[in-house]
Parts: sequence; C-alpha cells; structure tokens
Amino acid sequence: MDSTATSTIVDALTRAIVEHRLLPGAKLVEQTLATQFGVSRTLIRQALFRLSQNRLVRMEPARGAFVAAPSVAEARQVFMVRRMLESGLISAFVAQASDAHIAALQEHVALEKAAVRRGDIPGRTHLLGDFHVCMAQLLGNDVLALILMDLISRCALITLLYQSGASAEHSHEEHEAIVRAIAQRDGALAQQLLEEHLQHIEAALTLPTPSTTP
Amino acid sequence: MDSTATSTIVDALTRAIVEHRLLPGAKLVEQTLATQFGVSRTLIRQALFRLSQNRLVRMEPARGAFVAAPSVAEARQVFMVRRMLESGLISAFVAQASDAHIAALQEHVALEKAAVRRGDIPGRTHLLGDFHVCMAQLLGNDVLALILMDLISRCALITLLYQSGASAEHSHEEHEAIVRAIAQRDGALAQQLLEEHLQHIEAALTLPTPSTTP
DNA sequence: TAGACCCAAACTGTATACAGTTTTAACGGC
DNA sequence: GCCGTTAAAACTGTATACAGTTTGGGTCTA
Repeated sequence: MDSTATSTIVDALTRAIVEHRLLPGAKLVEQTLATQFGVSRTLIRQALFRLSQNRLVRMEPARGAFVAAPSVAEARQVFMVRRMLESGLISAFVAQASDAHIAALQEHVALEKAAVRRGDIPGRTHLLGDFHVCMAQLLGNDVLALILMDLISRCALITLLYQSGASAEHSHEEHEAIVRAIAQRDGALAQQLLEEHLQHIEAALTLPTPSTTP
Repeated sequence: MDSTATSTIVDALTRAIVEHRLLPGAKLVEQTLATQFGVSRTLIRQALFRLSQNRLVRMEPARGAFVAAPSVAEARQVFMVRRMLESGLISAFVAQASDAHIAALQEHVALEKAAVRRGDIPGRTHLLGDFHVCMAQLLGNDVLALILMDLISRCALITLLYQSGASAEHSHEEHEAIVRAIAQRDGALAQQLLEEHLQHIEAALTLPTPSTTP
C-alpha cells in the first residue's frame, strides 16, 4: 500500500471535511461515496477506516460513518498536545534552522497573506494550518509533521464547531509576528508568541454552541 | 467500527510485534493470518492497514505487509517527539496530579519491579512502555495517551533493532527515581530525570547494527 | 388522533470470487 | 556447472455476493 486509490479518496474526504464542505455529524453512506468516486465499497471502507483513525470521522457499529464532532474536552486535549509539541518545535527550529529555512517560512506566510486578502477561505484554512506543519517538515522531522498534520486537521473541525469565525486575519498576523521573531533568532520571544497564539485560538472555544450537535 | 473483530486482530499482532515474537522484516501473508485467526482475508487486511498507519508494519504495493524496521533517522525523530511530549506531560502531571494519581503511578512502578524481578520479558516490555502512557491517562488526556502509545510501540521496534538489551532494569530504576521526584512535587527534578531517561534510551542506538536488515 | 407493532427497504459487516502482479522453480542454452 | 528464460503457483488488489442489523413508514388498535 497504500495503493494511492485509497489515498486519493482519503485526501478528497479530508479536504472536504477540513474545508467545511462536509459538516460534523453528516452521515457518510458507503454506497453513495462508492458511486461518486467510481469504485466499489471496498475502497470506500478502507478510506473511512483511515479517517476514523485520524478522528476525522467516527464509526458506530452497524450504523455507519459520520463526520466527527469533537467534544470541548477533546478539543482542549488536542490543544494541550499542540502546545507541548509546537513549543518544543519552535525552539528547535530557531536553534537549527538555516537562513534558507527561514526564507521558506516567510514565503509560506506570504502565501497566507495572499489567501487571506483574496478571501480564499478553503485556501487560507489550509495554509494557516500548514504553517505549523511547515516548520516540522523544514526541520526534517517527518514523524512530528505527520502527527501535527493530524492534530491540525482535527482543529479545523474544532474551530468550525466552537469558534466565532473572522479570526483568520488575526491568526495570520500572529504567524507574521512569530516568523519575525524566528528571523531575529529570538527563540524565547518566538516561543512566547506561539504559545499566546495557541491560547488565543483555544480561548475562543469556551462556549459549547448547541447548534450542530444532533 | 471498529467491530472488535478487527481490533482483536490488531491487538494480537501489536503484542506479537512489540513483544518481539514477530521480528522486523518478517512477511505477513494475509491468507496465512486469515486461517490462523479463523476469519477471512477481509478482516486481516483491515488490521494490517491499521497497523501500517501506526507504522508498526510497512506495506509495499503488490508485495504485501512486513513488520516495520525503522531507520535510525526515524528513531531519532520518534525520540525527539517523545521528549517534546513527555517533558510537557510530566510538568503538567506534577502540577495537577492528586495524591491518588501519584499512588496509581507508584503502583504501576511496583508492577514493573515485579515483572523485572521474575524475568517476564514480554510483561516488563509492556509495563515499561505503559509507564509513560499511564501519566497521560491519569491526567485525563486521551489524545495524548493514544499518541504516546503509538510512539512507544514504535520504540519497542527501535530498541529491538538498535539496542544492546539488558537495559530494562536501568529503565525501571529511572522510572522509580522519576516517581519519587513526582511524589515530592519537584517538577523541575522530575522533568530533568525524564529527559535524562529518554536520552539514555536514545543514546544506546548510535550504532546501526547490520544484523536484521535484509 | 396517538401509539405500538410489524414489515420492507436500506445499510453495514463479512466472506468469496476474479483479475493482475509477483515470486518461484523448472528447463534449456552457453 | 551457471545463468537467462519461461511457465506455473502464490499472493495482493478490487469487486461482488450474502447475511445480519438498523431505519423508516404504514397499518392496526385503543
């Protein structure tokens, strides 16, 4: 594996979920997806199993697969893990990154700015999350990058459920500040800004809106 | 999902790999496993897919599933992530844990001692790894616990490949020291001991032994 | 009219069948 | 005796079939 057929389906469904085209709680009927993708239920099931390991979908025995709706408790746990990983990551990055790595990160933030400016919501959602993965990849730590990718995908669901939108520009500005601190090789400041950044995101999810929970 | 039939197979194979009854590089033939477990290939494939997401098995297209043999580079990445997670975990644990939580951890270390004393190699391998997961569970952070569980399973493969055994007693003693520091609510000492503990484990894998790599 | 029961349609869970690839081993040439 | 070729056996990848469960509606009764 993984025979890329399954991976294609996983990627398509992941994008659909992360970009909020499939909403939490939505049922994912296997036969429907199978005909949509032009494959048999076998491959759809494989994809759904993978997504359920990422916690992007939840599978109930004999009832089927649903887009996950993380609880507030789970959301707090995800953010706690992100803080642990990313505060370690950013100090390692400041310590080890070359000028080229920093330039790549600045390039990424420029892409963010463009997406935010042109109102490209799916694009900016993706880029704002990928910022954090980017550092791990530039450091060459694929293990960390994959774990962060999963956590950030889950955060896309979390922000959809609990966050009162319009914080995209804010996140982007904080990314810019973090990169400036990195470029000045100020590890302590970068770490502090990042932790504040994550706390800002998490602070917005205090209110469990009873809207999309069936 | 997950219909427990698959989970049973996943757990059995995970134990077999982590306890070194299935060695890195070993081929996992689907039909053979299917007859052994008394199910069809369908469920075996589901289990193998899940294990390949945990990086305990590696799947090659059209060639099949093999017990994973992590590279030294991957091993270092795993340990880096573990350091990030566990240093944050232990300081949170010291800050938040109740006396009952600490007692539970002491209980766990006592189980370790018993397993080490009676030479129960599978048992001690499992318990020594679970020590780290235990703290996350006691803290109530299931997200963290699951991630750590995966990482520690991979470490079982890594130590088998690169470590010159007989460090089990050493690991156990370090666990005891860590728990003592926690019981005294000395967060800084506990964190320092834990980081030294992880560095001791990682330090043993400098030499890529060319034995089990086919 | 409201509620309980029952049946049919839909869906999931598992097994099996079939196609395509890889592996293995036998055979013939050098 | 050794290596390249080839054919058969074995194995993986995908689709389909079948059994068991859930779901929704319709009817009958109070």
